[in-house]
Amino acid sequence: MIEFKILKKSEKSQARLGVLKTCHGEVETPAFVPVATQGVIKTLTSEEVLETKTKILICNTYHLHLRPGEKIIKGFKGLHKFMNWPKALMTDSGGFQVFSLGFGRDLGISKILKKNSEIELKTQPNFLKITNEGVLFRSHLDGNKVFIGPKESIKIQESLGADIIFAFDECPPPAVDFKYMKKSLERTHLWADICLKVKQSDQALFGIVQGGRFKSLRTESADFLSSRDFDGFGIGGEFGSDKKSMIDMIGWTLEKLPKIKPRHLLGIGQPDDILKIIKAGVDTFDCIIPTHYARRGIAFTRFGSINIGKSIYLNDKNSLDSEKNVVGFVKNPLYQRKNSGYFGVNKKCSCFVCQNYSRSYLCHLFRAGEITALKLLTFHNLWFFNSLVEKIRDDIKKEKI
RNA sequence: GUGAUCAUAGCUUAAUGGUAAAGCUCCGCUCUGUGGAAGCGGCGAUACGGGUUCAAUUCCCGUUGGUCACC
Repeated sequence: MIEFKILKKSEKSQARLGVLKTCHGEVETPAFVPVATQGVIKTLTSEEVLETKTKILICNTYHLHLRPGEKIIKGFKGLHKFMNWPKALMTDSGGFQVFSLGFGRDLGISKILKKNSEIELKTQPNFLKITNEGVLFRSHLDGNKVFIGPKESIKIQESLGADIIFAFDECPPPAVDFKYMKKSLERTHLWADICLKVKQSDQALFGIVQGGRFKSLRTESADFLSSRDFDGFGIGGEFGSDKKSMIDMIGWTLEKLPKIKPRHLLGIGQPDDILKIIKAGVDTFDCIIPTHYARRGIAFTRFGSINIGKSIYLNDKNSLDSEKNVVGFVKNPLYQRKNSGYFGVNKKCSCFVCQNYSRSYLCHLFRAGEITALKLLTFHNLWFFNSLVEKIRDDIKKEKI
């Protein structure tokens, strides 16, 4: 059971200010949704995640089904109790793993295709078999065969007990031709109806729009799903070869979706994407960037990203969020100084990492392979992303965006 | 002291009488519904002094240093 209220609609863009009410608290939208694939934000406890201003997390059906299995979690009456997370939760359906553990692994590609890359597409990836019934996986853990279709996915997600669950979709690799994409889309729509039909819980169910880079298919998909009784919508799949085409594709889709229902963008959220996708009308979005990059030593600041492992930071007594020695993301004009930091964020980061620890110390910890480095960077990055979105909400309220 | 043996990149090891190779480290880069993963690129070496040879890191002699054995 969720309730979504739109508090304000921007005059300047498609951005909306809203509140998503769940049985586990309210989420002010637009909101960032950190990714807790295995029921944890890697390196942090649930208590620590609460301190990052996070109000909602997304976990993964496929991963939790394989380990520890939904029966264990159901024994705790769901994920909230199991992971001691009192706030809202989403679970991703597992459909994306058709891509990321199949085509993605076969071809070594991501869903935003780089320009000039040529990929030879196969009809079926090596590690799984897709039929109208569902997907036969090979577990990435032990190679065992696992079958998940729409019925299975919903059943697992009901056991997991998140507030918001997603329909099982097929996420085809980038650059597939129109014919395959159309066929795949029909399958995703078939599965969407099955998900609606088999769901017995009162969890909110979001349908997922696919259609790849084809406008007619994106539109068709949005129209189809809009005609069904979903509580909200996810936008998935490939997003073209550059940032502009990504925003265009999101635009085609959102235009067709019912305005009163929440829209979640799946898996997108580089810092320089955030303002754009919110202006396009996205209410929530998840992304691994702040947490995954933290574990590679990358910290986000108002002025750009830094790689804390670099030797120049060994002698840097500033906090992470300092203007000095920022070398990453210079290609992105939004990071340049004349804008006084990200989208007008002019206050120094107030997270406890920035208040208490120097870049020098963090650099030492990271180079020494100490796990505390990963933990502190993860905390900072989540705080940074949440603060950024908080600032954007404020700007919508003040009619700046 | 005598004998043996070794000396190649910051580290650990290849190879060859004819362009000195790799792993780790180090320096860059990639990463969007998550492997603390992976990949790409870069810097960087024949201990020192002679000799033989068209050509020596390689063969010979010496020096220095390390290791082992013996007195």
